[in-house]
Amino acid sequence: MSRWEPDARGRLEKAALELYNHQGFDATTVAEIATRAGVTERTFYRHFADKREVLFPGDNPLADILADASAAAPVPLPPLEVITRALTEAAPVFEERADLVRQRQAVIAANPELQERELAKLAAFASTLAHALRERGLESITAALAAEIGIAAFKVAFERWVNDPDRHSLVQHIRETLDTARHLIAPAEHVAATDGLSFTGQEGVA
Amino acid sequence: MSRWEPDARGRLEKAALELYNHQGFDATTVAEIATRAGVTERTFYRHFADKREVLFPGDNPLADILADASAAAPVPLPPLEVITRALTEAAPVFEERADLVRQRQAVIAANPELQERELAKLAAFASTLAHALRERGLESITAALAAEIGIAAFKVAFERWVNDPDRHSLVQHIRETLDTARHLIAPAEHVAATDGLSFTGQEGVA
DNA sequence: ACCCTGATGTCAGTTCGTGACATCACCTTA
DNA sequence: TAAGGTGATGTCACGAACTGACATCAGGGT
Repeated sequence: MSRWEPDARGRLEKAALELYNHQGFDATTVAEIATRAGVTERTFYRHFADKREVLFPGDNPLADILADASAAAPVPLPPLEVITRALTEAAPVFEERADLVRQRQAVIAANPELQERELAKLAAFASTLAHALRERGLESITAALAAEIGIAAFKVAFERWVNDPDRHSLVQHIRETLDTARHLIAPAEHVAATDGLSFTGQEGVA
Repeated sequence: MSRWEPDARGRLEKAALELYNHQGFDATTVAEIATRAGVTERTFYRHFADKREVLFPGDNPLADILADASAAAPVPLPPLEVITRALTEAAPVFEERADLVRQRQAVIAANPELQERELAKLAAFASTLAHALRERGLESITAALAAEIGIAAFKVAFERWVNDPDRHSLVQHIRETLDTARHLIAPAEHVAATDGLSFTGQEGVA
């Protein structure tokens, strides 16, 4: 027989989510979480770097999925299409655990510190994407920009999906959001050219 | 005669930047900062919410500039052009204090906690921009997306500017980055349509 | 002269997060 | 099967981040 119950990490994640949900992130101490999970506070910190990290699973395969999908996309595909595919392949990770994800988002939405951490995670994904695009031969700055724009679109799509009363799929929201992005940028050339208040002299496309 | 030296806040900002720079953010305690500024630790917390916030000035006029510029832009201008103008008007805030800004970026670059906080500030700007675009009558999701893309572009442009050995202007970097963004997104329609590995059946524009 | 206000100081306390060392079921290996 | 190594956990001590409550006192108004 084991000296301890197995899966301390899983128990900690569950306990934390429950407590954060029930009494709020601030009002929950790490000691409480640990006790509820049947371990000591010190053990919590052996599994998670800090009180926030417990909401952001470490076994998250997202980065790998994004990187692999980007690497696997056909060569002639333009950057934004590569990203579209990467995000589309990553979407199931969320859709398969929709309930859990929405519960977690509710906690995050209620706390600025957690929102900060989430932004950091998204920035890390952008970094991963940028790296993958560079591997495809894309120039460094173009890669970084494409990745940032892709993640920006994902943020909007994800937020729509989480709060969508009609429960449309995340993939659909991603597709629609990226289409919106295309419409946003496309008309810029000729409209800018007719702008009488030009102040840089170069609003048009180079 | 005053009971205390004036501008405790300014002294705290200066002391913090110097110490963070010299010995690192982690190795600096709030007590040290306070002592160097000639006040007590408690006073530090009366001026700044936490140890990180001291690097992100509260009198930052950026949000107002972005909002005002967005509101003032001519009505027929498409969203991304509005954002281009807003960012262009905000640029001098950085350019006028280039040395200070670069010094602060060096500190931030060396510490993940500070990077998190910076991302949060940028997200707040995106929020401000989105609100301003909605005020212009833009549909909510389009506004949010345009704002996120604008801030994404700003992030890339700002990073280029901070590290630019040629010291080109931030405005120029912003313009170039947004042009890159246009090229990135524009060609998507017809290329996607020729993609033989279509897997959603809807990669083209709706 | 009196009182009010606002910025600061003082102090006690909670919680976060970390280093150092102890324990002990389980596994390996001879 | 006995010896020893390993890894996950517990125990303890502590510094540093924040917070609430109350005290102080120059300056400004009445």
